[in-house]
Amino acid sequence: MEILRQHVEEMLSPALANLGITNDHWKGMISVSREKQMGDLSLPCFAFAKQLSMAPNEIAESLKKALATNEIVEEVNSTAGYLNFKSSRKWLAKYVIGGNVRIGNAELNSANEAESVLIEHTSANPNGPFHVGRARNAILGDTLVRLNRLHGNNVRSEYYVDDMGKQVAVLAWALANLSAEEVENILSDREPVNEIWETKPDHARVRWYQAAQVLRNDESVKDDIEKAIGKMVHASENGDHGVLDAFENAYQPVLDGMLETLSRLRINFDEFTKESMFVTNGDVSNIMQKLSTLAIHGVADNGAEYLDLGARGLKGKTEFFYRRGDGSSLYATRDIAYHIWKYSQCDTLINVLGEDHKLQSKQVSMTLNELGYNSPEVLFYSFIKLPDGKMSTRRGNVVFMDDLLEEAKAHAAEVVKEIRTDYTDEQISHIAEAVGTSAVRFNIIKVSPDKGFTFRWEEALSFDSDSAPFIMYSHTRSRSIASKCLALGVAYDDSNIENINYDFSDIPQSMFELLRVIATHNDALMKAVEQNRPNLFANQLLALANHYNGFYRDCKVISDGKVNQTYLAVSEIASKLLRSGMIGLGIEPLEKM
RNA sequence: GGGCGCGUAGCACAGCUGGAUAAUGCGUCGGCCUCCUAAGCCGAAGAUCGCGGGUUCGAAUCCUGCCGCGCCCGCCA
Repeated sequence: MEILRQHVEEMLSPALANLGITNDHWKGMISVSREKQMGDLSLPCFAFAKQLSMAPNEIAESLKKALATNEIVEEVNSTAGYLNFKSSRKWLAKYVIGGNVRIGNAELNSANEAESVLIEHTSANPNGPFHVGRARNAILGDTLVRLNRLHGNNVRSEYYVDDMGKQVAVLAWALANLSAEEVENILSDREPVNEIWETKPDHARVRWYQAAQVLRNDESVKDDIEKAIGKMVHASENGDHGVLDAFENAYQPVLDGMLETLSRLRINFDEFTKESMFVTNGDVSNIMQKLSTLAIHGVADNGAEYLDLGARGLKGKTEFFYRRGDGSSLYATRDIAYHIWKYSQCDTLINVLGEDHKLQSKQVSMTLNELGYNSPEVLFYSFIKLPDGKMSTRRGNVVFMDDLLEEAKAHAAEVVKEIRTDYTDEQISHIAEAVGTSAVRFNIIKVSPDKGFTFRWEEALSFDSDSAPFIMYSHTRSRSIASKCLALGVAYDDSNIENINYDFSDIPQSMFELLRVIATHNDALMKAVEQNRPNLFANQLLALANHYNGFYRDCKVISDGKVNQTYLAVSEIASKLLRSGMIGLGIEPLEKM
């Protein structure tokens, strides 16, 4: 629709100048019409009233008289102080059918004019399986990766592996010091591991982690354990290779199990970067050295060092510590080193973080600014709660993503079995897997990230309406039509465009409503990518599916064994957009369902 | 106590760089399968946009005060 906007601006510019409006603030006021029957774009004329000493509806009316319609804008009307522009149906159809809407492909990076973007997401501590709350990060992050690719950016996705903190140390200590029997004794009051996951290492090893957390609260042993763990953490922070190797042996199988879960959700990473790298390669000490020369640098009584970010406008607690009294670095310090390294790889950085990291992220960002770097873009999300409270791996109060995916698949299989009695078990399983995983992803993507929500099984497993299966279903309809046309010997390709009859007198309005949604498709994608808000594009895809269904109702592509070329072209373009958009959201497009 | 965010029909959620009758889904009520997949479509009822003030020709949207909820306020990660 940007092209229509440009055209309308060109029409309006001289007419407004004649009235005495010479600046171009009005360009920002042109908006997509809310009253669809009035037009596509509208200019509210209220703001001109004072300057021109005229009533808004008079202004709109006189502008309307001054404007001539043309082959793009077929109608200009004025109502209630609004000047409305209605695009020509023929122009709209030619624009869309003529291939002016970029389809895109989320599976590929487009090389030309590509902005290079590095998206870091998930980066969960490798100490246990994903629960639904932690997975929100991965799903949002991966969707951002896909949407940026669809948009044409050159994207690299990264998982920052926390391979040296206390959490890994706890896991490593437990694996080295506790037997399986001891672990299960300590956890005897908790639910056992779901037997399906007994051999999946993230589920198996998290028991050691949880047992260690119990012992760390046990007065009789806690001091000794704390000492042992502290020693390991300290060694890791000093780059002790023996300890770092032991940590890796402890966490790598867990991480592999976690990644298996993500891969079922079609989430993959281009790179894994380990936190310890920045300690062992000297980056962290170089940065601490540089920070100590800054004007806002300060030293505490015990020798710990900080920046006073209050001097740069930070409110609340303003001291940001980057070095302990013993000279070692902190997590945030390493994160700064990581960011500087990321800037050496890409132009733009995007981080996906939980809302608990807001302050930390602000501090890192301000410190980067002090060192002459840009701030990364950050997508923050709120947590997913359970009806009875917060999810916590440590306390074992969680819904595991693995369990959710199993349930979702089982539920989808029930639905398919009921309505497609002729499908084989293999077909059903394939469809159910696609539907289940897509629905889980979509249910998380569609809500605005800054909104916290409560996880409820019945909602997570709901496939009606506002959901991935709704979109998948529309797409499947379009594939079914295409294959029927093929059976009749008619395939859609660009050459068909020549044969299309642009006399639209008998064509139902619903086709043009679909065309309008298609024409705004790339605008919606661009907005979602620029603002890092995947839910906006989720809405667009829902609207596209919805209008496709309206078109499907009114416009029969095949009638009396004959193919209508215009309808087929529209159906196929919608189909391609649905498909690429679904890939952009991580929804699996199916041929049949 | 301080900082940041959220509060929109019974439920869930969109709209938030100000503009026309606040969009959508679930749920409720009523209709549509001799016709390309009914996981669909059509229609009806349902909203003091948390509350109060302000700015404006115009506020769900901007400012401000209050209320409720979440997160943060380690020389933890």
